[in-house]
Amino acid sequence: MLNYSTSEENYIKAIYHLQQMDDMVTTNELAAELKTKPASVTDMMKKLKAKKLLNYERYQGFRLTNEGNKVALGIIRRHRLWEYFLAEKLKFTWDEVHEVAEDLEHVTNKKLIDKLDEFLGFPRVDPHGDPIPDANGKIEIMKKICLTELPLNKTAIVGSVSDQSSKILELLEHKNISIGTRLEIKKRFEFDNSMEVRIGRQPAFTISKQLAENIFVLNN
Amino acid sequence: MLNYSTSEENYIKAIYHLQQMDDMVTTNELAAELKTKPASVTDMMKKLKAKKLLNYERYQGFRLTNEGNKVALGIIRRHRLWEYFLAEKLKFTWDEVHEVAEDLEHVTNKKLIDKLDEFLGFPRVDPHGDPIPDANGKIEIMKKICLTELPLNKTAIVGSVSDQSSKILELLEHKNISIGTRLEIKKRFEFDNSMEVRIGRQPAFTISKQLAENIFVLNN
DNA sequence: AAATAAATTTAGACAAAACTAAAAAATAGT
DNA sequence: ACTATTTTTTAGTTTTGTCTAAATTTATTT
Repeated sequence: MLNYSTSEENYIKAIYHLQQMDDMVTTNELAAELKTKPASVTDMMKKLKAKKLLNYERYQGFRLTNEGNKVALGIIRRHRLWEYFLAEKLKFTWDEVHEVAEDLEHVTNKKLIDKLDEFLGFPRVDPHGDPIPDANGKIEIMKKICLTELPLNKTAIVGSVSDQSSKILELLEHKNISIGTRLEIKKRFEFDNSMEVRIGRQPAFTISKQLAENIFVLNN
Repeated sequence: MLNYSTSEENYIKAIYHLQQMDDMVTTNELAAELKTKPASVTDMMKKLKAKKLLNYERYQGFRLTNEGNKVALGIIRRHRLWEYFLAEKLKFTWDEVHEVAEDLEHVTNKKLIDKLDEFLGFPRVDPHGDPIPDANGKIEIMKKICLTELPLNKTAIVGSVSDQSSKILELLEHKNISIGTRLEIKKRFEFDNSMEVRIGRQPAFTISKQLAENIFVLNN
């Protein structure tokens, strides 16, 4: 695996993200995303095409090649592992981690990242609930479903919370639920739609219908 | 505190290190240290002079200004904290940490570094026994003395081991002594010059004269 | 389908950081 | 004191990544 400059990596990552929405990425879109000028984008597209990371014919937009996607997943792996580290170990809040990880992600030392992964206990999702690619670049495609739709006895990872008020956060903290928590539903009660939830091997506890409706879990 | 490019930082750090030996640093010395050409050094010296980090008159060599020294200490703080992290948390060996820290040190985010420092428990020395500047850029000037010369009941930090053979390392590991370990001498026996050593509040244990002669501690 | 607008690319310039080759200053040797 | 040598600097290029302004292609509208 070759090495790419910080600038090249930022382009590759931005293209990867834009591809998730539209399948063809345009010059203007990318310029806006990277806060740069369309002319600069065209210059870089030529370079990335020459390095076979990109399929690109002029005026036609572009997509990453398989190789380009692999490189993107490597960058995203580094970014999300650092985000996890910052939140979990250094106690940054979830809204602060992205900016710092933007810099750390460009340190490309495979041993560093694999040892960091191990130190962190091979986390599956970052503090925003986005999945972390593994050492081989495999990423779990997970769809988010509401906790109310999770089948009984099927473990899932908390991916996001729709309401971001301090009231819900206080409750979640009390119940020891945060993004990345792996849990399962042990029982549902039809009377009030409350449910018994279990985290790992700890004793199960109850959460209300209202709370469950605001929790989304990742399903693979 | 302004921000400097990776290249500028590498020059500043190299000048700082060379200044410890000679007090005037020359163009050729610096070019050799950075594996670059003298002409490139001259170019950069002009730039750093313009930024008031350097005292420099042409053909006269150069020294960092007070401001330049402050910047250097910031870089060294980052470098050594990352080295400590890599060795202590990620289980890199002491000879692997330098290279990786060379990259990590250029991520200049004060909050990141201060939180890392806290997470690591405010270590005083890196895995090579070199002191780590604090958040204000203060560095403890410590001189290394042989463990045989450490006064009784005075704690000191292990800074280096003169013999690097696997035999001594095996013994040190068994006694739970490594670089950075804080210890004190509780008693010396004149008969064989062996001594009783204590680490923290653990029970004291004995080390031989031969071992003590190869251990150097930092004294402030 | 021609005219206009929008998006994209080209051409040329610039800044940072490096290099080579040549010139200038300092040091050393006789 | 005058060469010769070493060190340092200058001048001119190169590469990477950016930019502006102009040209070109594609898309839209009437």
